[in-house]
Amino acid sequence: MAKRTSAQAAETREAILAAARALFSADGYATTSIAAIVDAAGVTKGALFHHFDSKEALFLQIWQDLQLEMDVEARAAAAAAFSKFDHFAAFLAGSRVYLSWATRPEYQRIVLVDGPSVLGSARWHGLEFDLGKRTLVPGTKYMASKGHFPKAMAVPAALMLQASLNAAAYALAQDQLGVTRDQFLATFERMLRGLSQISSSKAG
Amino acid sequence: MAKRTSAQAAETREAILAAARALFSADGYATTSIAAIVDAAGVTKGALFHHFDSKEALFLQIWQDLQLEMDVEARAAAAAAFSKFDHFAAFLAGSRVYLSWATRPEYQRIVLVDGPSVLGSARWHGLEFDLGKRTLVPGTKYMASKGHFPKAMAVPAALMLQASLNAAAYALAQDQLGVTRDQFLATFERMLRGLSQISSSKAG
DNA sequence: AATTTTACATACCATTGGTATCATATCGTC
DNA sequence: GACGATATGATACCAATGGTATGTAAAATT
Repeated sequence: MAKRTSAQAAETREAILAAARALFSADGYATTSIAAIVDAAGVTKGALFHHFDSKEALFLQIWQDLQLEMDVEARAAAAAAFSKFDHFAAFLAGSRVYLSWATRPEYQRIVLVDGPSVLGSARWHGLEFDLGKRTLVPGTKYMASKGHFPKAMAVPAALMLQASLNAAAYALAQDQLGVTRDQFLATFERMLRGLSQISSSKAG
Repeated sequence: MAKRTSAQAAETREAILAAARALFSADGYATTSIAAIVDAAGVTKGALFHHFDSKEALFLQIWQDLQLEMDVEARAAAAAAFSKFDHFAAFLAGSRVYLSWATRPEYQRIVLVDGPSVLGSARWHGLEFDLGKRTLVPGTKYMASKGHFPKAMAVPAALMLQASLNAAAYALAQDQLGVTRDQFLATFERMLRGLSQISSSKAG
């Protein structure tokens, strides 16, 4: 039990993160106790509070990890689609990846459901919008610059589209509406194209 | 201190609801203790747990009260607008009222932020969609029946539009984006009309 | 080699939501 | 109008929780 090297400290830290991530995802933040986390990770409370200032700080770290993983994948998909110089295709490709992430129980529970209440609504929306600013807003800004809609709508449109995907993800995860993923995506695309006043071009 | 009539019991109940509502709104569910509630209400824990099964049940009651109050007002606005037999106007009028409610700190914190995490995501979205089913979905179904968009999009469209309004409300409440209410409403209307493939008619 | 810092372990604490119990006033029934 | 049942609510208590205080030994730094 004499693990004291910095490498093994990192290992401890990772064990805590993995255990907490699984428990937060399965049971939610509020009903997951510190004791349950350290038990699952095979460490003690001392170790946890050494690596993280508080339960909330631990949650925030996991939240950011998840966002980063999703962001990397969404960017890659959008970049691949943009290789054909089609901004709509890139936008939709990124959105599709985001929707698939937002449907995963882990991402949904931690990032979307518990996030706002644990981190505070203001902080959560700040972080969410920072994400949108790097992903969706460039797309809407480009469309606006091409005259598809007024520039003043670039930011609100991105925000509302992002929220639409989140809502679709909730509904899909629960599957209590009888609406399929393809139907949501079709509606989303129609909203986007309708917003842009472009009669249906060749959709991806 | 000898209040024991059923009328005064109702008074006690209302005092608890009012105190809890104010505290949940100001501090959030998690950080508001039962002790703080009963102190503010001028009653004891015995009274609170007599009238409500649990802290969560108390929260749920307040949640439903707020939804009901909002629903009444939104319906009235939509009905008034529909007197001119304009479904779009009715839809937009109801949406405007909803947006104004969703911007209030009390509604936003209790219904939108803490709701999903306290009541559980599944329950919350179930209740939210029940609301949408009585308000937004009839509107989108009507539009679909008129051929504005495929019928299969009526439900997903309503869901996504509702989520768009929620997101707009968050952003407006925080005011950290520089987007005005009118800009959000204009974008929302454009999304709705774009979805419906109707080139801008005379908007309200 | 001396000292400081890192990395944990253990014992403890105040607060929390919730329960058990008790007291008393009101209400229906006769 | 007596009386048991019930509604109302006050008090004492409990287990669990997040977090802290403190201790300790290994590693890093000087």
